Amino acid sequence: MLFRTLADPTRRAIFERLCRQGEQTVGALTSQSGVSQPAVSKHLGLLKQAGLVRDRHEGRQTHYSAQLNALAPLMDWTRDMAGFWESRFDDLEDLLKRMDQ
Amino acid sequence: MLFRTLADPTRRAIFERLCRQGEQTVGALTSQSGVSQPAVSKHLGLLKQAGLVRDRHEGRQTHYSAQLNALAPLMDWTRDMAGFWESRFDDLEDLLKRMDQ
DNA sequence: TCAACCAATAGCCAACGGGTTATCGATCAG
DNA sequence: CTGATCGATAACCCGTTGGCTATTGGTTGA
Repeated sequence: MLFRTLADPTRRAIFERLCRQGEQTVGALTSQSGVSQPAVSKHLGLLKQAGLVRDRHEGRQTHYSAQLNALAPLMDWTRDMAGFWESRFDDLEDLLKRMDQ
Repeated sequence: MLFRTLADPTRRAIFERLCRQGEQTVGALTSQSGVSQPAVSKHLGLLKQAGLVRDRHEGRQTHYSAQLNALAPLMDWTRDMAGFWESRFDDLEDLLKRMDQ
């Protein structure tokens, strides 16, 4: 879900903006996104569904903010992949050691 | 590019398999992918284009292996996002300190 | 109360992406 | 040399997706 959600450039830009500049209204995000307000709302909906953002209603405007801990699975996955790679390297070392005997 | 490339489940599974089990031929990858060989070849092409895999030709078969350092930008991006978040937190702390005086 | 405003939803469309089958080029075995 | 095998490419199909405009539901201010 995370990869898919972050794959779209427009949507990722919105998320990055929320990370860099904190809580923003839909209007503020729209004004710098280059796409229409409904498009932004749709992106925010997907980001929310992925747990990447949180929304807070205040009167007639909605404030969105990045939910950083949602990135944890991403870090875990990357670390896992690196880990697999290294353990395979260890296997190779073991193999070479055994061959050396 | 990385997010987009890793967004598709089939393609990501192929990459994960290469990370876990090291170098594999197209045939071996195909047999466990659930899709046709041309589909696998297409995925491998995209993974290669993203720098995530390397190919090595040996006779009539092609061996693919994960190119782990290609994940660095991903880790960087994640770290950056977390960093922005923390520095905003620092800003808030500064603000509170200044307000406290 | 009513007009204006903000954000979400509905409905539509064009483009893209991932899948397939068919085929081709190259390599190996007999 | 010839037939079989491996993987890449071509051509096509269809579902998904990201964009738009129009509209609706709430909320505010006059």
